[in-house]
Amino acid sequence: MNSLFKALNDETRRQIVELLKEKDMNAGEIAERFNISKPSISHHLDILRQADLVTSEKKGQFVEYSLNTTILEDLFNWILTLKNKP
Amino acid sequence: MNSLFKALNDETRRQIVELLKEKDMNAGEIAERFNISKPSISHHLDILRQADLVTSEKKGQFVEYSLNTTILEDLFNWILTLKNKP
DNA sequence: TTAATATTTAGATATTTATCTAAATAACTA
DNA sequence: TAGTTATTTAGATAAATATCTAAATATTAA
Repeated sequence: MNSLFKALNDETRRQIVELLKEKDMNAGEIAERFNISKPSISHHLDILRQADLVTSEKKGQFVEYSLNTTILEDLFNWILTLKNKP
Repeated sequence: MNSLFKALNDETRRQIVELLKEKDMNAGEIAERFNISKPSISHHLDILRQADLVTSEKKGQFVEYSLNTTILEDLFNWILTLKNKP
């Protein structure tokens, strides 16, 4: 959960997640959407990958990123248990 | 959402939230549960309060903290929309 | 009023993090 | 093969953060 919360604790990364919700994108396409250098975006993608929130696949010259929503199940349940106060 | 993610991006604060899920506690009682100084716990409580995840009420000499789960609704819905990939 | 207890505020410090530029790696194209 | 494009890695830096001790504030009790 630590890496998941860490990944989500950044506005840029949350926006990347929302972009990837719409469709898979390669690193360059993602970087275009932000006023941040490509290396910085690459770093953000790495943190999202560490949290397993995104997966990446090399496609020729490009690296395509996809959202992995299954990992959100844990977070979802964590919140649910909190909402069920005893 | 920023302050909420920030608040949850710390193991100690998440543990405080889980403690308060069980019952309301004052600052001293909360601090007892951790090997961290009282001022540090006070600081964590402040961050949780800024995120509106907890509320505090002075009761005589003590300050009682309660979990506010309504604020989790936003987070809950954010996750839901992500899980509904188009 | 004085002493004790509970909590927060102030100020300092070490660590983490977001960002940058420059360089390295990998893959395509002429 | 040489040049171009896509992406990541390395290294540096400024800002944010978690923690501490010491001091301030507020409340209760003797």
